[in-house]
Amino acid sequence: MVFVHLSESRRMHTNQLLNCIKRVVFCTKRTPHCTCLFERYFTVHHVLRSPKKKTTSLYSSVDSGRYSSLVKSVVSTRVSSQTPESIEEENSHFYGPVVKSHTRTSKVKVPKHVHPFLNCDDDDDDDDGAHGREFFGPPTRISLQRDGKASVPSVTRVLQDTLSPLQRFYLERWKRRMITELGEEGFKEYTLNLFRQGGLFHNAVENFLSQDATATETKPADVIPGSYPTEIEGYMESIGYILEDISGVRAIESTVHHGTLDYRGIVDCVARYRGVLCAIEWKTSEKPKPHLSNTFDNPLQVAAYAGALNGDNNYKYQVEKGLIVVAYKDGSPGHAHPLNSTQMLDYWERWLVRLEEYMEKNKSR
DNA sequence: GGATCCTTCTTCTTCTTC
Repeated sequence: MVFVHLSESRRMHTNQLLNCIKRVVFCTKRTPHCTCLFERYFTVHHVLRSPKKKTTSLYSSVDSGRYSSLVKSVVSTRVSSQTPESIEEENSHFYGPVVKSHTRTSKVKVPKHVHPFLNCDDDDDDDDGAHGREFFGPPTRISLQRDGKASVPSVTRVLQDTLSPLQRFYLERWKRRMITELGEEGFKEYTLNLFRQGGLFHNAVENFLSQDATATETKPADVIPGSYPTEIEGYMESIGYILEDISGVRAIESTVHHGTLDYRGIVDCVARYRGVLCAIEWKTSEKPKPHLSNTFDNPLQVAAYAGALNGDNNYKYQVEKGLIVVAYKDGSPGHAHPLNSTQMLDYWERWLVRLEEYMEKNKSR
């Protein structure tokens, strides 16, 4: 909750005051600091904006040089100031490094010694991750065993069930807006259509890579216009230039199961991207996703699959890197987001937190 | 035959004026 002293706030423009409040609300986890931060913003604003003060201001002792960057960001309406990064930066200016909240850390302990990526050296690009073993033969395709082991959590279920409250909020808001626009039935149809297109796209990529894998290891085939269902032609065109960099396909739509952590999933693809062995996820998207940060939990998904594959006896090689490929329906160039070993480890750790959280929530079931 | 499994997607601050 934010309290604003109205007699003081009257001199502020409404939108600037709101800006300050929004910044404070954004940092919900550090209430005392935020309150203090708000006071600082408030103070700084007054130092700057007090109209030709003739009287001694209560704030005259403020070191305005020290707060100049804050002043700029608060007063300027052109600065995109309300990003988590800028807030972090400004906070650390005042308070030093932020001690991260541990609220998402569950009490159920996943063994931390389980290290999924053995070679975390980024200079090993000449090694394909298979530790010297070259790969021959058709790609692995282990279909999901419907063995009735419903208790084994899947990657998507874990990620879905452990979305943060903020993620849930935005998703719910988006859903409400879509239903308002399309109606309940329209929204259902829209969602089904998205899933159908995603499924068709995956099948098309799968077929493409299967042919490619049997054809040659080194020379990729071309995406041939007109050879796919109309509704996914654009998606295929979109990733055509990325597929040219894919070679040495080792697994396609194959089930992975982590023997120790006991979770499973289906990895889209394991192949070399520009010579580096990666766990690959193909994604369709309506919105452009030019940055890795636009892909939400996709990197966790990739790290979870790679970690599972490395902990699965059915696969005799290790995967230490990842790739997320985003395709667009209008055929505009897709985006390839490679994940190096360091990023993979980082996302693996985040995945473990989510897995722990899931196990904690479901341990009584 | 029916039910279930794993996926397929969806979010990212948000306003007004030039």
